[in-house]
Amino acid sequence: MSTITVSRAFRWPDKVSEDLRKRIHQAADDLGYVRNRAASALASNRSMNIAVLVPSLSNSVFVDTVTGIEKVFRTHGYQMLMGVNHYNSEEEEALVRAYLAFAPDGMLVTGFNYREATRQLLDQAGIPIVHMMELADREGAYSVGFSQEAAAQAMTEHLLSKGHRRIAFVASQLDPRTLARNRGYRDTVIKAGLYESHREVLVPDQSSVALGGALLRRLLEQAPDTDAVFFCNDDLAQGALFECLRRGIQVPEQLAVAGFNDLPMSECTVPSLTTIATPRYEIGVQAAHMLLSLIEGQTVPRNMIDLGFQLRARESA
Amino acid sequence: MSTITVSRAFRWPDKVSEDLRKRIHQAADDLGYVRNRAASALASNRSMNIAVLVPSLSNSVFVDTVTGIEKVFRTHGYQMLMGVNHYNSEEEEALVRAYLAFAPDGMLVTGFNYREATRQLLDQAGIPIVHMMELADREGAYSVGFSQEAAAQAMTEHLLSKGHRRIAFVASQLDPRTLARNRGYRDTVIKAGLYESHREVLVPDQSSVALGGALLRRLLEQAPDTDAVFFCNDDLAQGALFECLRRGIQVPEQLAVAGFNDLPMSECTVPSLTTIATPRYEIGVQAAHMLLSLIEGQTVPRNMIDLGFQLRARESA
DNA sequence: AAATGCAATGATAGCGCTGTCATTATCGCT
DNA sequence: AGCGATAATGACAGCGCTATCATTGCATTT
Repeated sequence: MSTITVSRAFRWPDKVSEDLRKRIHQAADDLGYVRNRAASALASNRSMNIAVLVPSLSNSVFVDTVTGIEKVFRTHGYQMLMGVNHYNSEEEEALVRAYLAFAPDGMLVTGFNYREATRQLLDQAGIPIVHMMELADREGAYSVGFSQEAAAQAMTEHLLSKGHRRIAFVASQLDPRTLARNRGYRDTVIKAGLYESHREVLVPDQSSVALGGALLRRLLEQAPDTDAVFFCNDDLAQGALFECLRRGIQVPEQLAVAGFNDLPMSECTVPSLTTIATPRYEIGVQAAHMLLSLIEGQTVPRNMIDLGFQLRARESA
Repeated sequence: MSTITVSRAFRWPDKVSEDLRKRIHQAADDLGYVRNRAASALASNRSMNIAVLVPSLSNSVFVDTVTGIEKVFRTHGYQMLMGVNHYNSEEEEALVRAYLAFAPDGMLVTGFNYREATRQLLDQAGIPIVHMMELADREGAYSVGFSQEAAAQAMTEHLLSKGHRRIAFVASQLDPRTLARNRGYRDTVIKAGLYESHREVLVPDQSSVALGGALLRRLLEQAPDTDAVFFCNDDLAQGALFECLRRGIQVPEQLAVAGFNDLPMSECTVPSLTTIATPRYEIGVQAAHMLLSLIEGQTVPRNMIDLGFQLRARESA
């Protein structure tokens, strides 16, 4: 029983006779033997690692995406290495560098807004990269996501259709996806001839429920006659709902409130939150599948997959 | 310039003359060279990986813990491999097996309730293990956390001190920490001569805000005269607050509500939520430090670190 | 000038696997 | 019986690093 046979017994069980295979597994169990991935990676030139870069885990949106990714890769024997860049392109570059040392077979990154140097690192690595969340129909760029702008546009149009005319937009974090939502909002109100710059509140701070309340206060100071607010995410919107409760503002009669993402909680708030349901789990699943295909050298039917979004019209608007 | 010198230039920069070091780094940049961790791990017998096992990431408690862990290990050159076991000891064992193949230098696990077979695997691996969240003052077992029972007891006593006499306990998930909280509650109400079994609602379902509302409904059906509810976590409690809003139940006048964990949002709810603040981030940091010491072969002053908890008395109770 | 110590650099082997090619055993067919 | 095809197993080199020990160069001491 040579070492190579043991290796085969683990990697291609049906290439080894049943008798031998059993004995090998028995022995492995008795000895507590575990295959060493480092050695395996070195010899085979396939690390079976894939690196995943997300901006944050506090934001449960990315937790969902990562869950989808994990599910796919786990069943294919790949190990996911997850890095959090805190919405910071410098940290992102450090992560890419760190993960390249694992010789990943592919990489999944959030968005397209990395530095030029990061792009070069990724290029040099010569491994397939799939982008998540945003879309870009560029030659050689793979992406799975949905149009942030179209989603924001749909929500703004929904608010318009409900008769609101003084619609505000409130955002924090200001990452590229947030800014795309801002554009979707702005384009739509401009087209309707209703754009007023003092109804936009944009701050770079990290999103939180508490911040939602604070930003609503600020908005109502600078634009007290606002009749609807579109928040760039559900966390802020939920904070605003609480602030309304506190101040006795009737939602949606006095002020309509809308969010973005459809967090599980948004269905239970009082009033329930009108929002955009985003296919974040499915993005993870599809991006992982696309990456798998690329790793195996297959060509993929489309290099861009738009998974769309859904407007959830609830009580708050 | 031999290969070993290049290796040294990266690992022990001051063992190489400045001139040579600069040339090496320059060349590495030009060529896009990245050290291969697999080879490094194989040769040095130190993977610089540490495995971290948590039950869930949807629960932001563990996201905080992982953030603390990451922060420590990142600055020490270790890579964190994170696995999610979904509160399932079978999955946990699979994860341990999978991560052992990375030859981690140490492991951080949540709680003590793993299977016997898992324990054997960990033993055989011969690497230091630090347990998080719960405490156990056993020989050779390392843990960083706080007493779940004491915390639940403190909350129950708080509710008693506020004059409540018909105090209910509602929990889902039923992992060992939840059950410990249940014991803390039960012991305290028994001691006060106020235990009534129909005021306990325990379900195995995954926690969520929506479930909190549903469980409150169930509780009020089977024990309508309840005057205070202690939920095993803030998610459930928040759902209950919404349910109260919906049904016009005055909190805390008609019904006091308490949670556990002090999620960021709990400060902003209406009314704000009385809860237990848990040192989850700090648990991550301290557990990581303890593991680092053990990996470096140092002895640690205490094999159990109790980081305590804080009662946050707010409006809801 | 010789001896000593230390810093800087190099040569070599081997970590635990797997790619590749070689060998042996087994079976069905003419 | 002889042949070829296929399945099962093995030998061996080498993946990219680092542990270890050896060597060189140079400053300091006697």
